[in-house]
Amino acid sequence: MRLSRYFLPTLKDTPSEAQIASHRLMLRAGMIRQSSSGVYSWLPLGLRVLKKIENIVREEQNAIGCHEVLMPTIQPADLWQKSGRYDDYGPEMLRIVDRHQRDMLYGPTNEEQITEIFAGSVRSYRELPQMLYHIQWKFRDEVRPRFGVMRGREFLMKDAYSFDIDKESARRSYNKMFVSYLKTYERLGLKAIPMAANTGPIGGDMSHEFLILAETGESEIACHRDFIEMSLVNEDIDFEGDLKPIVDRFTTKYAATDEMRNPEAEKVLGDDLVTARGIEVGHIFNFGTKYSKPMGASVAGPDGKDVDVEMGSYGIGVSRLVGGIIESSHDENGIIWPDSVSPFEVGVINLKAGDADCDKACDDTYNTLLEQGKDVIYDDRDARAGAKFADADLIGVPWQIILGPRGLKNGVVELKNRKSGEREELSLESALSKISK
RNA sequence: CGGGGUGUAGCGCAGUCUGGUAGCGCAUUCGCUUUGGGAGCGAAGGGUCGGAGGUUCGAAUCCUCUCACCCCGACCA
Repeated sequence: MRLSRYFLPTLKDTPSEAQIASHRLMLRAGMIRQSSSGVYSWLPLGLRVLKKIENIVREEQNAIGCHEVLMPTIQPADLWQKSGRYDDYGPEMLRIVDRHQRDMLYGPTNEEQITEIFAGSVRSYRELPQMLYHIQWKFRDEVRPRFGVMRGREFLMKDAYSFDIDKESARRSYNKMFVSYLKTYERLGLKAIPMAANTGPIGGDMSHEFLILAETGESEIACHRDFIEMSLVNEDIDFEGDLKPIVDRFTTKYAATDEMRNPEAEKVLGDDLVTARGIEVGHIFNFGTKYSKPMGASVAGPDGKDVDVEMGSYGIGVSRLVGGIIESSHDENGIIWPDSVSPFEVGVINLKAGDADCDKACDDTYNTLLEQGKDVIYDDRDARAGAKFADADLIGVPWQIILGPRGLKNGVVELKNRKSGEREELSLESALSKISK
């Protein structure tokens, strides 16, 4: 991508409404613009990151046999009247009346919709278990939206739903999703800790929240010190096998969000107790027949008798993750992306655009990287060096190849690593091979 | 929903108390000089001062109403 032709409206000054790092940086880096309170437009750079996160989430869902669908944002009110939630949900639900005076709503979640689809299509236990998900925009009319995309009213969520014939099977689906979530967050470069949670308005008997630690997190959490180091990295997981040992490993030690904290358990932990603030980036529920019963989602069991299916739902806040990742990874100059979600892998910075030799060297480098299949941003703008360096750091270009007349005269380029801040002068060939590692 | 705050050029702000030609920095456009970590000089463009009423010879400034946005708290991916 040539920066001179790209749409990247970066800001030198911080807009006054942005108080936390991720919100400030997303505005300054030209990732988003606010439309109204809690509602944002995604500009090219922000959208690139959003899509990268979305794709990782998608791959991990597909990997456990969860099938993607796409349900509408607008739902009919009678669906929700059937489940009894139309009145329960309150003013957080955005209600709409269409031209025929039918009551509609902008979906805050999709349990009713998916249950109806399932109920109309599946008749036998032989077709179970089944898991479906979609990645779709939601709207919840929050009392107080804040922190940019971290608590917007409109947000992108991956929500999955499981259908099983009995509790034991439902538990297996839950475990599958649980472990899949741990893997998903690791791929996103995040340390997410599962914590027992209240089931809230969605209901059910078992629920976990996944939180990442960050100073600006909205809830105060406490957990065993071991969670900080726990990881699934390099573990080859058989999702068709018994996942209970892994789930146990991540659930037996103490970890609780503020409303679930237990002072006695914390006392026992002593020095092993860590308290911090956390951002909720996922929430999974097992809620049995809460929706299947009222909405008639039953199947014939082995004995021919109808059984209400056991259900669960599993959410990941995709747009929130963009903010969450920035909260946990930035410095005073800008964003430091985990490799997996970085909008660009490498940048080429032309220090003297307009200089024939320098332009040629930069163009060649740019083309070579493109041929290698890299996501590359080429700063070919006619701007001063300082402005280019500042923008590259602001938007978090992980590797920056800096070419100027001075270095070219000596046959070297400068290679900068955004994360470590290291800079070194070396030949273009060495720089390219270092990046490819 | 309770409490607090802010709306003035694209962005950041001053001016409001004490009414009298709407300003500063950055950005933008043009010219010259510069060019390796957000350049210098000169010139230019850009505003219904959030909106509606009112007071006044005269309102960004005073009064009334209203809208939007932000922050703290209670609720949530």
